[in-house]
Amino acid sequence: MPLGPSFPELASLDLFVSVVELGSVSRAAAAHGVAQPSASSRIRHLERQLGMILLERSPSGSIPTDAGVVVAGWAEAILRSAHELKAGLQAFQAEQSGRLRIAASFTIAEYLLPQWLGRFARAHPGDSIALEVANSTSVIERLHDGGADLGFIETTSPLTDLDEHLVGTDELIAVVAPAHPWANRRTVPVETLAATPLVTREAGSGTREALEAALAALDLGPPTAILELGSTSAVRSAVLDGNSPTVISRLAVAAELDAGSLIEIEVKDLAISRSLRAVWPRRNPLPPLAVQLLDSLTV
Amino acid sequence: MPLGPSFPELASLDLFVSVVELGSVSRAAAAHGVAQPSASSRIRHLERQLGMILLERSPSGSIPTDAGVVVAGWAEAILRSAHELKAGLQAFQAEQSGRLRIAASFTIAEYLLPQWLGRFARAHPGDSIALEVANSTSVIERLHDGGADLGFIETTSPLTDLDEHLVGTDELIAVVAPAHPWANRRTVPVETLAATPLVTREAGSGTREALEAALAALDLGPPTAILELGSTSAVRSAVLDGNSPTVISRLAVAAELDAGSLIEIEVKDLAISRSLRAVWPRRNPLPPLAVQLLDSLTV
DNA sequence: CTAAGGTCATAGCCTAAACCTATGGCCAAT
DNA sequence: ATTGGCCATAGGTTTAGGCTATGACCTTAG
Repeated sequence: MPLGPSFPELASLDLFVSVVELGSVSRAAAAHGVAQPSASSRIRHLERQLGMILLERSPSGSIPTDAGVVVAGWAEAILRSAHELKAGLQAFQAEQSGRLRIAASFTIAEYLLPQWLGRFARAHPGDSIALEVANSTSVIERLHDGGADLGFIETTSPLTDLDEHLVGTDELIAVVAPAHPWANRRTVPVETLAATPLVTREAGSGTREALEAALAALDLGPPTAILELGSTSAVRSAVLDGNSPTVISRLAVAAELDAGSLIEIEVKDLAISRSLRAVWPRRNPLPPLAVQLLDSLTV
Repeated sequence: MPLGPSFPELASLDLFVSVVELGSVSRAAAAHGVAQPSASSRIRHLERQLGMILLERSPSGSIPTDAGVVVAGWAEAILRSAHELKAGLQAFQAEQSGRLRIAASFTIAEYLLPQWLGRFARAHPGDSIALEVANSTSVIERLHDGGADLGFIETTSPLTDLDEHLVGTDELIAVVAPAHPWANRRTVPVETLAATPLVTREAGSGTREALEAALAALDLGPPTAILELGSTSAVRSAVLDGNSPTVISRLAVAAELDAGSLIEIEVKDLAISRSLRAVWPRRNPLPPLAVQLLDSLTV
């Protein structure tokens, strides 16, 4: 769902939070590299947009009103995520030059790494990290050919020549929209799932292959696809307002399950789970930065 | 720290995520109420800004590239927070007309309610919630005079005529920047804290009074203030790059503690903790929406 | 008691970015 | 082969935001 036309811009919220932190519009303007009247006008515009006074201005500076305190707190949550995206982008673009080169699989890069990188960027402002996203086998390749110092993969197969460290788990689960008939039952037999048309990723994708393999192990054929979509997001939103179930990574729908906009359906006898591991070459010494990153993940 | 001049706009990220979810630029443009060429140009601009191709365009639609999948995942985290802010704002502006009227104290409204409201807004798209922010005694007043259905307060005193439900805890803790001498010790005697100049809120604020009361109970005088600031955010950022400790709500610095940009200092014999409670009038029946909200908090 | 230095607001100008409509090229499905 | 979806380009208009210069105000220092 779109955010709406008159939602404040990120830059305005950022500026406002700076005003609250620094105690004056002028200082915030300087910190953002704009002239004071521009900052003043932006804040005014923000106040009109929200329909509330955010600052109490005085000749000795500006402090937030009650509403301003609350809004600033809410805005900080957005900015935190934005800084995580920024850290992720910088790592993504740095490709080569970083002091710590990470290779990660899709799921981990998409749903877990931003927080880790965001934390890390704050704790180590000087050090740059390079991130490469690939599938699990490519990640292992990059470790062996020296193209990466540290890898993150989801896999069930044993690893040779690599040290590893468990950093989380993921599993494929069945989900439906709250309006779907299954939402009340909360559980279905695996035969029912296999016989029901599903929203799926395109043939050949990792999650679809994992599902088909798990069904084949139970002597069941592959599910029929009522809708075949090219990205996990597309699948998720099709299920959100559609009337078909899907089988999808729990990490990809964690927020929706939490919000109640998707319902998890337990499928009897079907459990597809994967460990998320940090891996690195056993021979090479782990760079100090990598050690610190791993330490911060175990807490 | 400012986000930087060339950070993508929220609207662009929102649009891009919609493209990924809907599978085509045209549909996303329609969903956002703009013309297709505008959307196309916005996406292009976003790609140039990030220096990477996000979409694979085809005459049958657009699907994200590998980089696009990852960036979309990161952007969704920002949008989630943005929707929380939006839900909070709407509740804040609705003042009167809501079907569920909540009165909450500052700390809870600032750090906990946005997530609750965000969840709730998705699960109950039709129902509007009104939020009022005030101190604990005013919240109780609002419940008694019928101006609010449900209250959230932090308090240690027993409550008469109110039913209650524990929803969390908060405590005042001492924190310093990582460069501060205390950061290595991790613990100081309470006498040392009382004798050290602190960054504090202005006299009369809740957290400062709580600290002074706790010190007085140990026969210690009030701490001297090296810097007196008008908002929790200002205190936090002063401590972040300053060299003085402060005593502050744990909720207000949870993110910084997690990121390692602030260090918690254990103060011997000093424990100032408060329960966060949902409260409502015992006589009046709790509105159904309030029951559902409380249910979602206990999970 | 006055002068200096900080605060924020206003005015006027200017540039740059974003929007829209109209059009064209492309591919798939009918 | 035609239709109807997709996306890209072109050109013109508007709006929003920026800057400099200035003024009004209060606090603090001398």
